[in-house]
Amino acid sequence: MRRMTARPANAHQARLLRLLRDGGPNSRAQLGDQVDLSRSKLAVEVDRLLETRLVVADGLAASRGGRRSHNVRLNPHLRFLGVDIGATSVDVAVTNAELEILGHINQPMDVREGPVAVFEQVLAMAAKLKASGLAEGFDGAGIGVPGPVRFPEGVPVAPPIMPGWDGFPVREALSQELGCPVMVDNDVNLMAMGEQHAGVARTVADFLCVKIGTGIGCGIVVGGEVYRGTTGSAGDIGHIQAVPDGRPCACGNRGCLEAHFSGAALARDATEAAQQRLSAELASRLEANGTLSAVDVAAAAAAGDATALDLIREGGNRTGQVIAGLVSFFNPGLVVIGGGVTGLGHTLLAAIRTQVYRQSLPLATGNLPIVLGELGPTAGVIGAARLISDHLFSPA
Amino acid sequence: MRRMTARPANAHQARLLRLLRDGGPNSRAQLGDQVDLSRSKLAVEVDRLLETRLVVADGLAASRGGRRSHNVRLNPHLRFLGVDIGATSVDVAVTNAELEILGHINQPMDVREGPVAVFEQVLAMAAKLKASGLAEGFDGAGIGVPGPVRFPEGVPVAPPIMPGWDGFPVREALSQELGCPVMVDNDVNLMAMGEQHAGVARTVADFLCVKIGTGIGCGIVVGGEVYRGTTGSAGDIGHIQAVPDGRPCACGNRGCLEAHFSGAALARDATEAAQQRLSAELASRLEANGTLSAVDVAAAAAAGDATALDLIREGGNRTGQVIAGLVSFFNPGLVVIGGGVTGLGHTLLAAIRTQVYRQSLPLATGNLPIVLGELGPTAGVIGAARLISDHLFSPA
DNA sequence: CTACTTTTTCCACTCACAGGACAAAGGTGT
DNA sequence: ACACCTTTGTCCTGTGAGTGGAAAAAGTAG
Repeated sequence: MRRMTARPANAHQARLLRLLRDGGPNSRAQLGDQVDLSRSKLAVEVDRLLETRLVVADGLAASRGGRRSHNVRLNPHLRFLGVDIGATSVDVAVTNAELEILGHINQPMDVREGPVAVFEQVLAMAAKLKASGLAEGFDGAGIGVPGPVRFPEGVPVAPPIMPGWDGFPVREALSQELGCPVMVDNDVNLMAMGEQHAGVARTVADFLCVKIGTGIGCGIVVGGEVYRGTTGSAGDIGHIQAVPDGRPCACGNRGCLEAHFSGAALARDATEAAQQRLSAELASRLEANGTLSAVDVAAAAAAGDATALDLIREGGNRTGQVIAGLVSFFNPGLVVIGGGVTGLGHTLLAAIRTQVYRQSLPLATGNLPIVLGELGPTAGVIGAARLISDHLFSPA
Repeated sequence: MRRMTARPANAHQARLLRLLRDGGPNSRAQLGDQVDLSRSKLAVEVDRLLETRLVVADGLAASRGGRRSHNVRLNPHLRFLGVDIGATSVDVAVTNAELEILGHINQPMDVREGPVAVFEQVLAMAAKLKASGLAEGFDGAGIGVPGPVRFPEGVPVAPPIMPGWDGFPVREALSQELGCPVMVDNDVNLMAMGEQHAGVARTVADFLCVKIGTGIGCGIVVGGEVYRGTTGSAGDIGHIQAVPDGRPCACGNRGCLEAHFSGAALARDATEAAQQRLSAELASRLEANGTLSAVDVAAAAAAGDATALDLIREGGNRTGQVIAGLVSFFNPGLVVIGGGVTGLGHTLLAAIRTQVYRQSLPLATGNLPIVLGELGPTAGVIGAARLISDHLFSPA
């Protein structure tokens, strides 16, 4: 099949496409209930969308008491590629136009090998998904990278953990390779968009999405839109000082949140504890694998290991302190915790909640849910698909 | 004169009114250069505005080489009332529709006397301005209060320093008394709007405005619009923990920024230092007045008093630490420092800058100006006038 | 005074859209 | 099976917003 290249011709069409994306197949009448257009106007626009083949007929709709209506839906052959590049692994997924995941691959990887090597791997993964019959090509792709991005151009800027990526034209290069439109954003922002689209944040306009993985970042959503800041580095909370004169951090300062709690810090602390024989559980795991990661700490904690639990609680407290400050400042309607360390589960969440509810003022915390992300590792790729679909489903 | 009650009939008219507000008298042709409307359409809308008397003719425009054009301007009889209620004083000002201050009164006051007493005083001040011939009535009023506000209703909610104001229908009551539309907001947000309209933030879309007065708050502007948070308490940074296990704060926690640095904290620390004879300068001032305030500390510092300078520097460091975190999180294009303690001037600013530039990442601080507000005590009332004019100059 | 600019007014034309009339297609009750 | 109601889809005309060209009006420059 030749790929779709059509785009909505006006704001009405864009609106309809998004409704079909978020609400699945719909009859013209149902669409009419949502858009405040006259029936005639609506019919014209739907017909034009059918002509472009972005939208296709989809059988009869359920009866609402009178003449039955014919459903329309987004073309089921449309395919989006969602790519979530982490520090140590990549997720690549294929979705349909309704952003349902049709196939998903995760592979270990090292961003530090540079953009060329990484994208070679990503393209191979995409090819594998194609080969398995899920897609014949892609109509758009969203890419998440673990660092700040100059959003309009789709170019990473001065990413601390990705030497070699600074200024690399990710958007242009991938658009060339894939032969489709591409949008690039920070991985944390994509996670926020994912949870907003299909996760816990569906109904909230203003929220924070804290991702604790190898590093720590925070997606900021204002009025339903991701806020990226003046230079695209908004949400970079990993280097906020959490402990005065604390641990030295790679950034040159001391006491950064990331230096005290993150996937990397947790692995280091756990290894230390194991070597000092503070925890039999961790020590035996260290011997077995040669190294420890956040997963081991989670397992040890689940087995009731006191040292592991302490590590999690301590980290949660630090994180909670920082989040408490952000809550006072930003007054969000929801805080989502996600990323690799969500495996630490309720222990972590409880520690964070305790700090936030204790330190922030009642008016800000009164009705503030603090919850774990619902989508786990798929949040990023769903967010990526959402990013490109928002772009494509907007007036040209 | 009867007050204007007309409102713009559509978005074009609203746009034109704001252009005339921000740019002063303009010819039709100049307006046409700014709005992307056909000449005919523009002429129609301007004529309708002239009919409503919101806009009036204003002589010939400067020649641009051909036929000279007739200027139009906002009706010079329009009057807005700007009220900025602080913890210990009120500012009341009258502006024209271009938000130029025509008269301004400041009086000491105590918010804790409750809304009825305070508004009695405010109305008396407004009457005084009227009596001096500056206004025959008001076409709108903006009110700033030192606490969180449920913005759509114009009602303070759970304001810590304003017992007795919780739930008081400020907007409705004043609208009744003044006989004109009223909008209510947090005083810090108004300061931000003031600096945005006529001060240092004229060209910046995303910025923070930190007000250090009796308490500490922060106005947040996102994409040119004030962000108020889910419950209207966004920017409430006074109770972010600045010092672990620090001074006890009125809010029940310890180490809040406000407990360590604010007008109140500074006065207390200065008094302590004077009593302990650490500073001759402060001691003599304490003897002379019986009490010390931020103004005394500023004067002592200006005279070279080491203790006063230390107090300022220490406070600036604490504030700078908190701001550094906010800068990492929010990635603003500008940070404005304002409020009562701006009298502390460059010593304070230097301390804040040092902390922010040291603690935040280069990408966020690279091109980040941190400056004192330009408008001083008029920022609040200008912001108040701006608030109500934004409301009135929007489609009905 | 002439040539050129700029501004303003006038007018015909396009276009988006609303909303009513009507037809089509289904349910519901007798 | 039939009449009647409801919902849905289509057609068509009216309306108001807005565009853009032509020409008049009112200047400036030489």
